[in-house]
Amino acid sequence: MADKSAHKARVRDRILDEAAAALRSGGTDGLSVANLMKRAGLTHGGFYAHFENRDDLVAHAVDRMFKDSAGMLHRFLEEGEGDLGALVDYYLAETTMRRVDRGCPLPWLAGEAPRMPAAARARFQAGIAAMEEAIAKALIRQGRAEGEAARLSASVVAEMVGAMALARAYGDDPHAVATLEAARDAIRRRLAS
Amino acid sequence: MADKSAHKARVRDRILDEAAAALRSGGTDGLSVANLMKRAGLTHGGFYAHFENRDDLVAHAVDRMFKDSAGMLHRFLEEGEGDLGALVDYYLAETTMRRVDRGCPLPWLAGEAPRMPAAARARFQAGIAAMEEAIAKALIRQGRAEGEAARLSASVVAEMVGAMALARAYGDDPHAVATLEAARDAIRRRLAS
DNA sequence: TGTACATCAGTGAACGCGCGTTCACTGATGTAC
DNA sequence: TGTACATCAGTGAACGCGCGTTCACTGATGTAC
Repeated sequence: MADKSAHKARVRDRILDEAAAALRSGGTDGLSVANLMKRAGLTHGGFYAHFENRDDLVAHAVDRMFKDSAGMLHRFLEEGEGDLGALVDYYLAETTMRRVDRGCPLPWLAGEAPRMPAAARARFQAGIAAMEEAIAKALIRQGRAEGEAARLSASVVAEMVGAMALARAYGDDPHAVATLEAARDAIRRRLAS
Repeated sequence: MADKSAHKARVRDRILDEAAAALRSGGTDGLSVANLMKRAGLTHGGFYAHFENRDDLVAHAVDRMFKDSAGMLHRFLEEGEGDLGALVDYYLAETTMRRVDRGCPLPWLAGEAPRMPAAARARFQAGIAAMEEAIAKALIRQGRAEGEAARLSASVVAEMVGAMALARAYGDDPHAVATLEAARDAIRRRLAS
């Protein structure tokens, strides 16, 4: 029994990993149950042993994406000295831009959030709030007042998300790299002030 | 003949208007030929008298969206004194956030750009570049150096797009309004420095 | 320990549906004489 | 000016396809005695 349910949890995990990757590169509409299950090495009928329906899957996949990115935040902000500048550099790095199937879901999916199924949308909102709070906390630890930290964090997250979304929209154009650079500079300056 | 082709142009225009609105609120995948034609008061078969195929429509609808938003930019930056602060306030206003079927396409669609059909994507990139250039020009007119103006413009556009996308993702949550406010403040400060 | 039974993850065929696209057609309009 | 013809925007039925979901089934695994 223990073996069986552990196996099931592992398979569900694999499905969610594939779903999170597919969601990033294809958007909410670019993910089909049949395709997803094939990628996970299964047939489509088995899907309903793991999820209620497609909307349920999308909601849990959004959750998974934010959990991945919370790990990244934690690594920069909680461990060691808590280097906000390094986080910004990493978030807006050229290599991050080119990585399609990992990383923060916000630049890929923020624009789609308003039309996500309700459950997924709620998790998405919670994910944004968590990211803004993590950065605000780091700012408070640096000595900023609470209200100021919240405002600065919201502004920084907005610029990071917008810059990455625009850079990816540019693709291979040199504008892409220039956009990332401009945002890194502007944010670093704000954090230093 | 003249009457006939003028009529055709008017109908095509109506289809494009509906397409642009549908694209904003439903994304690239949320637009179906049959639905669109019904909204324009026609049957779906007639679509192919106006466009080669669906991809062709999407490309022209993206163009239309940016033309609408270029008009808005022009109103703030070229007419009268050229008030950048007023543009930012308007772009990031609460009423703009709630308007679903008009305004700048970037917060809705920037995240989807990498998976748009090639023609649409090219027009999208041109639209971003045009917006950044318009703002950079206004900054140069205010006495900024060319390189600085380009970087500041890219940073400002990134934050505006990111803040609006996140605010819309929040929906009715008070975080939405707070995000817009934080971005307006941060941008205004940068423009004043 | 060995056997009979219950459970349930996963299979694969089938469903109804909306999609993009095609096509034979209709009928209003513009042109030629 | 009046008539015969050509054009072409728009109609609506039909197509093949991939989608989400259902369901009868299989067969490996865990449990009871």
